[in-house]
Amino acid sequence: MKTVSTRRLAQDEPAKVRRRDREKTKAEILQIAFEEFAESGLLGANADAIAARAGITKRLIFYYFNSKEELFIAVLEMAYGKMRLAEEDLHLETLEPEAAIRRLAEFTFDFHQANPEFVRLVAIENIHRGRHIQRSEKLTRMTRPVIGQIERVLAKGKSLGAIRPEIDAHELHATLNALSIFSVANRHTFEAQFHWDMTSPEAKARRRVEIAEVLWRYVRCDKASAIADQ
Amino acid sequence: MKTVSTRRLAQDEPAKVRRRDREKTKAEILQIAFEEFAESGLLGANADAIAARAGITKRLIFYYFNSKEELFIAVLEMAYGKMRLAEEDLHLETLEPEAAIRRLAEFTFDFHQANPEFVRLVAIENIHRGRHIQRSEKLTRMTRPVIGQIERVLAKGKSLGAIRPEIDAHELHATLNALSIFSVANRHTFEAQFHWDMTSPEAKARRRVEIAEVLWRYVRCDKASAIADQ
DNA sequence: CCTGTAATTATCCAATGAGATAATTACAGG
DNA sequence: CCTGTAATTATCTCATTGGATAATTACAGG
Repeated sequence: MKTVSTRRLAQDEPAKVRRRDREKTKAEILQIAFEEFAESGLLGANADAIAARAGITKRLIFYYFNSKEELFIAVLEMAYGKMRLAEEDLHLETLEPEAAIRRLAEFTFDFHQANPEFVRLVAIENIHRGRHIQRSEKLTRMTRPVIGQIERVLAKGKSLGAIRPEIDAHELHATLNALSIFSVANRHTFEAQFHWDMTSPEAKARRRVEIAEVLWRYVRCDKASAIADQ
Repeated sequence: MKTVSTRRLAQDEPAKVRRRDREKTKAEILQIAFEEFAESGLLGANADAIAARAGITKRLIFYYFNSKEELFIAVLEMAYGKMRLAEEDLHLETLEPEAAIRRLAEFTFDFHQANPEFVRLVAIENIHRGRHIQRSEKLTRMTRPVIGQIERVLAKGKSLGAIRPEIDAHELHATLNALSIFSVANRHTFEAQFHWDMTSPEAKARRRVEIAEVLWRYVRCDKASAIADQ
């Protein structure tokens, strides 16, 4: 079982240059740990497997991250950090209310579809009752910039009379995330129950507009909307 | 670690009567296994712990269920079975379209809120890519009766001009379940990010009407609705 | 070149936990 | 009352796996 040459498996560069590079090594461990944790969960993920895939020794993982749990926390921080970065590129301010809402919905849907490992990681962390995300200073401080954007879109929409005044940014965010995450997170039990392929391009495309539609119909004002656009 | 007297811990009845009762023993194992799997996941759940809580020996678990995975499948079957039973009691046929939709939404929400272990179990099964639900004859055959009810509600609503003709029962079911499950399944990461208590009675009550509102606004016809009710 | 430090490795260890073996015991049907 | 069968127990095994110990080696700064 313990093969002699576990090293150098994941290495394709000139082999010389990047040994003894603290930051690069840590980043490599993190990326592979991310994949392993997302695939197998906190218990299921295996330190030996991570080491083997990273082309290093298991000891090195503990050298940098102290314990499996701390490694998991570091992985969570990285994953959430990437999402935050993506959200910053979403410029909703320039759009009209309806376009902004639809763009927000589609962006969120696309992100989750493109990052199922992230969705799985979040599900795993919830199974563990969020005890790691709580323990992380970085994560508890990490506010989600998208909330501010949503608030501004809502404010604008309300002042224009296009969006209902009682809509709350956090509720809207929860609604959207619920719809978007479900398509990835609960894919398997849903498919098994209804013999429904949620991964086909058509199904995804349909769900994508469906979610935008749900969201827009939820926030728009009763009278104005139907006539105002189109 | 291996305590001598693990027996008789969960026993409160007259102690004599119900020993050597195949069905009762199996049912007890199933119930406790359900709780343990929901709490700790497929890997995290421990056969020794289940045995101890059930007041039996670990061997007995394997005697009845062969393996941990088969036990997990049996637990899934039981849990889904209970949900199906609950769904059958939902009589939507007699209600007007809007009332039916709201009742459906609230019933679903209440069910998930009342059965967080079930929601966790489903999340765990999805982490495992639904491989157990697939393997179970019983579960793949088990159609969800609620779909039929939704279809009838939609048909009636459409013929009355209260519900949009393009609404699909499965999409609606997915939308509702996404919203409802999220409030339980993603509670912890959501709360950590927004310092938002989703378990308080007020938050739950608010979310409950919110979800019904989202659903109804999604399915209703553009013109009729705003005037028709109230 | 030389050397101290930090990155990295090789190897070991102790706990855990799923499942197996084989003995024991309750009880239904004769 | 007797006995075969099925329920139940006590005990063992062995693979897995986090984490620990201690040795080794690359390389930056003198």
